[in-house]
Amino acid sequence: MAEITVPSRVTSVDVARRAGVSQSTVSLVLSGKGRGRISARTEEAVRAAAAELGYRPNVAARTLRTGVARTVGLVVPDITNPFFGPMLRGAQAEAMKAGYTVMLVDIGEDRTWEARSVEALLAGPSDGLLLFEAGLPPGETQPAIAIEVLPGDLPVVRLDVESGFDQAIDHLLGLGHRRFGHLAASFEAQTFELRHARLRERLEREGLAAPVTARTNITFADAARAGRELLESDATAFVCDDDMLAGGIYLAARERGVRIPQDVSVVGFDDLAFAVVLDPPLTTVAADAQELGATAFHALASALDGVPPPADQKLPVRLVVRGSTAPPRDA
Amino acid sequence: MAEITVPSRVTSVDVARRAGVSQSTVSLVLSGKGRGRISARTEEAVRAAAAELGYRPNVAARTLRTGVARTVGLVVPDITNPFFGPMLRGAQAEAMKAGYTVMLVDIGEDRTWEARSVEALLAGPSDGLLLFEAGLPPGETQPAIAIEVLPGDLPVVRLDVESGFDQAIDHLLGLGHRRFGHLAASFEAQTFELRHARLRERLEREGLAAPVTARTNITFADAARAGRELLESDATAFVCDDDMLAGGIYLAARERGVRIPQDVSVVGFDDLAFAVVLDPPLTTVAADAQELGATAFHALASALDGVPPPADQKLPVRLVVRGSTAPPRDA
DNA sequence: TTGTATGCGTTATCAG
DNA sequence: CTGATAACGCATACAA
Repeated sequence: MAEITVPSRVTSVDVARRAGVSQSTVSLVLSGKGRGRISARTEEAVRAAAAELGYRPNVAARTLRTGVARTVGLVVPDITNPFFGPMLRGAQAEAMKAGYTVMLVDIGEDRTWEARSVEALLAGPSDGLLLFEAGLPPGETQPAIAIEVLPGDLPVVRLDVESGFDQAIDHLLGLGHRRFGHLAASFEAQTFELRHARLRERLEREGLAAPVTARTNITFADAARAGRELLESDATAFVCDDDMLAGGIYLAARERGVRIPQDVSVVGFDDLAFAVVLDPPLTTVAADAQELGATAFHALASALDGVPPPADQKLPVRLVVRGSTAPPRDA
Repeated sequence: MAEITVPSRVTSVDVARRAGVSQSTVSLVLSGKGRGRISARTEEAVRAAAAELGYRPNVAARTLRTGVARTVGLVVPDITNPFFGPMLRGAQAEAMKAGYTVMLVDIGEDRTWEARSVEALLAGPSDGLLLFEAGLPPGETQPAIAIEVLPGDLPVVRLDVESGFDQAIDHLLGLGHRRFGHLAASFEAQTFELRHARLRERLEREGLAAPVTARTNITFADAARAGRELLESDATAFVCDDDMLAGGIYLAARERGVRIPQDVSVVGFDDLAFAVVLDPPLTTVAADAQELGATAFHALASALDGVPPPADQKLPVRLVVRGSTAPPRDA
């Protein structure tokens, strides 16, 4: 068994010794709870000693003692999707301000709660969870916020996808499109079901045919495959659950010589960074991932403080019209 | 002070009571260290009790006791860059196999953050650090692996950017290009300096003019600005430090009616997912981010086990020729 | 104003 | 084969 040389850490006892006070005094001073109880001289001595020794409190000990880790877990289905980078940043920025640390867990394609990574989180390093497109495993009782799911047991923070889809459909309808396609995520998630339902209903209300639909994983290659299918239909307008899916249509269209937006229009969702560099630039429903992360963190922090967060927070979303939409050829 | 209802956790004492054994026996069984010392009957009873109670060891207590957190920190400069998603996944996947958890910290643009978030990590929740394009703060003595930097104090894992640039330059030279441009990252990092040096030297050796160079942040908008500059030169071949920068050239080229690859050729770096959906698809130096993350984790794990990892690991990289490169017009 | 004592849940050493 | 028991480093009730 190899012996690791652990950088022998400085403890509060060392600081106490150095400052010539007791360990509890050190704790009092450094936690700020000595306000007015500790003499200025002592306080000064303690701080000096701590600084000289390079003291840093042991998180494990503090957590054990207080039962609070000041860490929240952020669970995402696929960190590979560029949506999550900004989302993490939003959550992390707010968390840091509040003295929290965010632990990102990517459960990958493997959506089962058995995923060991989540087990690890549940084991206790985190005070609460931010769950993207997921709920808490049955029986779990941790404070948690669900992101991008329909209201349920947990407080929810989500994008106003209904409005987003409405805006997209209105735009396309306004342009004169009558035959729609939906490039949907095959991923089982409420937000995607919601989007599909919204589109169907809306089309029905307009007296139009149901959308041709293809489902696919959220990767360019798979989306291109699905896009080829869709392009065989006579639909002229395609709504996509995600910008990456829209990218798939671009790929399929290029292959088949179908021109965007002259021959078909396409609308994405999320406004991922690469949307602008597509040719033509993608018309898409812009979602503020950073804001989503920040809001979710705040909800959790609030719950952790004993203040019940709003049960259902909807973040606005807005259609950004760029170059991938135009009137249909036959209009 | 709001009182939080902590989901009263099941401890090993509860399990012991339930199984009718002592707490230490529970620990022995569950840690697997009772191999052959604990009777099968007792072991069974303990496991049953633990399962029924839904026992999960308290990580803070274990960490405090053992001094080992089984967590490593991964520090990246900008999680918003799609390179890091796969890298995190690679590190996390390997970490999980080894019973570790990865804590991702995005230091973002903000320099002051660097101190703060890294502080949080240094405070102890992690056993070691994976540092992308960064070194350890002076005076720090944690086990750490540096990623994408030149060999120095820390063990290093990096992409073979020299070879990558060579491949790109060879390809362009072979196509007949003689006037080069370099769209470089303004971010101060050794890997970027190395790339620039490599290009200069190589061009010099070929008796060609030094590359026109523009430096920019790694965002499409900024890169487009820099791209406009570059397109005013008479260079016909552009090498970029990152695919996102290449995207900036696409944007600038589209604006000015410059055609890729007929008028100018461009080569990216990384092979980010969106490279294939660009029009034309981007010729780029493919780096395996996932592998990079995995390798870095292994190096750290090795260090943590007391066996010194290789001082300098270079991961191969290979040029993927797609549609953005062609002979120059004047060839 | 400061010090003493205690316990958080584990692991690990040692007796029995 | 199993059970006491002692830390790990910190925060805090209480004593001085």
